[in-house]
Amino acid sequence: MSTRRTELTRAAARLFAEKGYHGTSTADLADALGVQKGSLYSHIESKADLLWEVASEGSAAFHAALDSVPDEGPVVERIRLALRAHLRVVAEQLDVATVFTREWRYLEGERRERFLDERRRYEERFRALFREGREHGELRTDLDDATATLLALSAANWAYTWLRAGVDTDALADRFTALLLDGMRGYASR
Amino acid sequence: MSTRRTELTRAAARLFAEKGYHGTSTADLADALGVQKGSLYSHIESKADLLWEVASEGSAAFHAALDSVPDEGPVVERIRLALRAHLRVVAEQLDVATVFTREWRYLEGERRERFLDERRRYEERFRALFREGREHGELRTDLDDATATLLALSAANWAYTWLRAGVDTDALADRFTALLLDGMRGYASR
DNA sequence: TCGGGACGCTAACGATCGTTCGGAAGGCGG
DNA sequence: CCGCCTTCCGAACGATCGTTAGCGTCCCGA
Repeated sequence: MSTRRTELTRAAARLFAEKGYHGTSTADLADALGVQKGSLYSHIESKADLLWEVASEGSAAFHAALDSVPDEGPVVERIRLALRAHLRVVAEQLDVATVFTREWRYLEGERRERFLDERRRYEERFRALFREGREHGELRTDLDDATATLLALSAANWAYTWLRAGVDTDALADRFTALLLDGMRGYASR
Repeated sequence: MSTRRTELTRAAARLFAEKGYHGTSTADLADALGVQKGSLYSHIESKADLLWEVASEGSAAFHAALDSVPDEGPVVERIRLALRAHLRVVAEQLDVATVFTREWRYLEGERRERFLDERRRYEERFRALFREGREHGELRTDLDDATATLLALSAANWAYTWLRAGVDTDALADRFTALLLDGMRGYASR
């Protein structure tokens, strides 16, 4: 993809994250490139293309990050790595992560469905970790893994609102993991 | 406040939650009332007024819910009640909660600042619970209460994306609390 | 040296945006 | 019955929306 086209996508990610998809006009996008708004259409067919592209980039980045987590080994460790992977993507590609998490819903038609498939698949990959942990006895056998997944994904999905570049996301993910595993009470109950 | 004016606010909450603030036109709002868009201006001075009103309603609802949590007693119990209170507001006033959590950022000027003050104060009230729990020894003394607060607030703030009316939010909040307190491993570590 | 593709310009399109205005119903208290 | 208040209408405002069109300009490979 040509340089100019890439610049446009980057500007779109930044502006969509900052002002929202509907809050960003083609004039805003053109200004970011120092160009007239009509000139954008040498590169795209519509503004919606840019949203689709950035959202897809987010899907790809999060799935790729999860791919780096091994299929084998202690589940507890893999959960830690999955959280690390997710938070790293959020911090390093904050704009893309924001569009992936918040602005995707302005996708329309078949693209919206395709995006939702990817998003559901991503959450399913998380859920599988917690289920496996319960089934293999690494996590408590009476664990409500649906709730546990929800809690972990909430932390992951909310991160774009407060995470900023430069934070040590590995340490952060490890703190989340420690809390999720052992709780705040710190000793066994019931 | 007159009936008609209240209807308008309710329609605004619903549409802003469904299509976003910038994705909702004054024509959409007028349609919801079965009226011409010019007629809206018998009730409001601008579309931004409606956003401010719904966002403020959210602030009031969440703060009021927290007010029902006692100042005394076991912190662990109060955390449970605080989560219950929050999730109840989300489920019972999903539109308002959505605007409070996602659409507020399109507020402008002094209103934006005032909203942010309320939002920060709300989070601070949560944070105080976890800090107190650590200081009083109800939670482990080496607890990272900033991270613990972040985890709890993530669960609370993300809820609007998946919670639907009719769910037993008390039971849900209790499951979250149990997980936060004792973790998924279910026995003491270190 | 020529041809073509990449890129941007100016100008304009119809549609829709949020908002304003003057006037007209209808109900209700005096 | 009068006069006010609330509510809405119909029409229009200027601004901005996303998009299209035709036409230059530049560079690069043939």
